[in-house]
Amino acid sequence: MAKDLPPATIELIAQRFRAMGEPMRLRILMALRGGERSVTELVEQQETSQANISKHLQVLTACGLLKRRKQGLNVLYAITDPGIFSMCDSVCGSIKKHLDSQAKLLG
Amino acid sequence: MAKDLPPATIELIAQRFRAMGEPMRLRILMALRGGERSVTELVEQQETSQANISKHLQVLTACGLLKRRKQGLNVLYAITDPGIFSMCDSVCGSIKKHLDSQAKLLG
DNA sequence: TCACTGAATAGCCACATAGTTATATGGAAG
DNA sequence: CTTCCATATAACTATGTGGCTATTCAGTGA
Repeated sequence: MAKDLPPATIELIAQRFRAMGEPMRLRILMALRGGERSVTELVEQQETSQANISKHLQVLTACGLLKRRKQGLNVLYAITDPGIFSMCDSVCGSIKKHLDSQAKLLG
Repeated sequence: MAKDLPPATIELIAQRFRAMGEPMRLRILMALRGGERSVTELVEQQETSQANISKHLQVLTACGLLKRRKQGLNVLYAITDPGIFSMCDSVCGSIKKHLDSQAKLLG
């Protein structure tokens, strides 16, 4: 990544990270790892209101993380780029290292 | 990444993404790509208040993205894991693809 | 001890947003 | 047309947080 990106680009990148910085949205993304799901399926899975899921899906779709497809009465959502999961893995590994080093400090 | 992570883990991952989901913090991270910097240096570079930089540095340090080192009166901050930049690159590429596909839709 | 400097914190305000309930939209089926 | 179902939106509340100014804290040197 360049050292000096234009503010608008920075904002776009930040927006992407922010979209992934919410537990419910992370759970939705992980649920979609197994393939596309309808809104109703996600609502049942996540045990929250349908309105809430819809809003989160809109955020994820707006920033390009999800794609939408209508099928009859249902709307199916799916991951656009499975590469995000390797990012999650990367974060997981980094967190683990961080926690380990903290544990070491405690003895 | 596993399909079903415990809530506390999800929260940790989300926290990490949230930390990176703020333009000023992204700029700080990019500034530190060239090596450790003092708070004052960062303040001059980012053109914001010292208090503001300090708060952002605390967020980044708390979640393990930065490490702190005192040197005389100064405090030097540095990236703990350069791997975050490949994540940024990954996001950049994904955003580019997203914008390209949107541009296509517009003709 | 006292003054000085760099960094952290406190207190405040403005704004964004996750969640709720209630309502609207929009196809599908009768 | 009317009804019903899946999804989206509206309106609102509560909470979180980025920014500011002012102050405090922690070393350094005279």
